[in-house]
Amino acid sequence: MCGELRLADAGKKVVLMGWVNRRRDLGQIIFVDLRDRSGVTQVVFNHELNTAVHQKAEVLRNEFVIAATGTVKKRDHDTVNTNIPTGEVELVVDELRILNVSKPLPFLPSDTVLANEEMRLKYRYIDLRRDVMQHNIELRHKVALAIREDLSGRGFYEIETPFMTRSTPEGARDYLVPSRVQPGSFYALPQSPQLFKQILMISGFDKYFQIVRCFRDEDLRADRQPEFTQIDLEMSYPQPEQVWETVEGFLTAAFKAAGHEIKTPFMRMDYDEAIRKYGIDKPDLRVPAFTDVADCFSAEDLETLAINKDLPVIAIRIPNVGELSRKERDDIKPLFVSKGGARVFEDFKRIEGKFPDGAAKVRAKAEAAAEDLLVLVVGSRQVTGGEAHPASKRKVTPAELAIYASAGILRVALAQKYSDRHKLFQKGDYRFLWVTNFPMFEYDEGEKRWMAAHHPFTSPHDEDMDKLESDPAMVRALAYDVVLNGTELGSGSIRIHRQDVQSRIFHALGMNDAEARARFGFFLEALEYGTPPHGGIALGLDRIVMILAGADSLREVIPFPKTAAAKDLMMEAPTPVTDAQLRDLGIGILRK
RNA sequence: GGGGACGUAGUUCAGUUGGUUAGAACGCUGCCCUGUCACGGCAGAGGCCGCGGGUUCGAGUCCCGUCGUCCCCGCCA
Repeated sequence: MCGELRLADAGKKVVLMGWVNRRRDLGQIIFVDLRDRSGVTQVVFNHELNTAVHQKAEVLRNEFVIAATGTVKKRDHDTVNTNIPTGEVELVVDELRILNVSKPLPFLPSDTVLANEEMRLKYRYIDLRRDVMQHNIELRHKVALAIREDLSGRGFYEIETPFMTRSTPEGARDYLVPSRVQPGSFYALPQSPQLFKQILMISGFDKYFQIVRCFRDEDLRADRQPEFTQIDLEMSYPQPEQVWETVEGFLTAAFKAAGHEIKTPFMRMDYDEAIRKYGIDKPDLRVPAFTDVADCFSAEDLETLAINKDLPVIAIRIPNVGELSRKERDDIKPLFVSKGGARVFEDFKRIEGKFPDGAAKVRAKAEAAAEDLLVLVVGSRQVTGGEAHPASKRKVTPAELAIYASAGILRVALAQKYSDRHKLFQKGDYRFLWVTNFPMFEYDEGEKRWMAAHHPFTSPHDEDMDKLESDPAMVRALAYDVVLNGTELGSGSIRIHRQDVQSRIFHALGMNDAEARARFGFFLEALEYGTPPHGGIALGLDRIVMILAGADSLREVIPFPKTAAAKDLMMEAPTPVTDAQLRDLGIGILRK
């Protein structure tokens, strides 16, 4: 192939097939860089050596597909190209076949400046010819293969589950597929194979995995596509630790396939601790945790600063930022998102001026060096109705959570803004983390009811089982997330395997027996026929590959992604369909 | 649903306070060139300034709307 020839191949007669990546026509001699997925080789058409072939080569243009037959030649010393692996040789052509021509292209795979994304997506087949995209897709293949091999080696079966399944409104919106045979009825594309994999445990398959497409009809982000790929797995009789070991195992294999060593076991952290130290359930461990410095100030100082003394006073420290200009300090404010009345003191120098004692204690407690940036996030004095909140008895109260969350968002924003100063974001620095012991329920202020924080099939902690009805706020879930550098890679749990417990959960979520049966009757029934304890997890393959590729959008590692409006610009999907198709399905379209 | 950025040759971009014929680079076409490798040189073609309204003597430039792409919030059990 085009990227494989080396000095040792000199003298061999070979055929290279590929695209004309670049052509350099010097008159009596024409050089063509011939490209395929393996790389490029320079091929030479020399008028002096072979007039007929040289003449034929004069018509070659960008992206023509050719077969060049000739002899591999060691390049003269002064003509070696050290920039490419094949640079010590070239192919002297004595037979040229033009396999296909190409119109002038909207952009070239060899272009040094990238076309904008709209262009790239419309002509995705050209974009994918670029070496970066070829590499990303190859990486994706290697990672998926390594995961398959690892899980298969651990005794997991890869089992396919249906794409045409049942809509279960709760959670993300479903993509619906109308049924022709049952007019008015719809299948739903799975948001995940959750119930199928649990049923596979009930069916005795013990260890299941699947690298599977999932579908969610929600708005997109750089790290969210409407169809995405999960590494989904489930096992019978596990402790959470066994699921974690399995994940650590296949991630080790996957990262090794991408050329990275990672250390296991991963760090573990309670949800509460993650919130207190990082203000978020997916902390980026590369940046220092923040510090509660409420005790550094006197009551009078807090009063003067109009800081709520009952709420945390968070010091965010970003190392090595150095002195900030007036404008740079002003630029911090817009990064701050206030929840629950949280306020920001972006100018620590002023606090040092007015409250030198307190500020010195803050510096000491936060272990901040002189060149580190310090920013305080505090509660405002009046707290509104905190005690009335159903979750107010939690270790981290809703009022505190608001301060932590505001500080958490600002910490990440500052870390990103000053990444070239603190240099904590080094390529290949992978900090994995298990976040555990999530609360079972989150309170939905809009609907005034408890919602499953993970999903309704997650098992509560054994010792919290008695609080399901009496005190749902305090029930912890046997749920866990695996986090890498601030990105949630995956989420899993030990599941409920007893029908009575599952019913109690549905009740806690405000669903009566009839509703629960109507939605999940088949599943509740299945639980009654000898269900083994089971649990599992699902990880986003796209996100893993994105991080390994050093990309900042999933679109860079998905061959045919969709735009923010969930469109495919190449195929131009979705489209309206014919009236005949709609009639067949018994569907009418409402016009605005 | 909300906020922000962008939209000018095939492509990536520049275009001053609203003022003559809208520029550059790459790509494309033709000619020249035997050691280039982001080859070089000369000549040339190529524009609904996203679209629709408005303000103005005059709009790529200002205003309103609309469409498209990206980022963020909401949303993503």
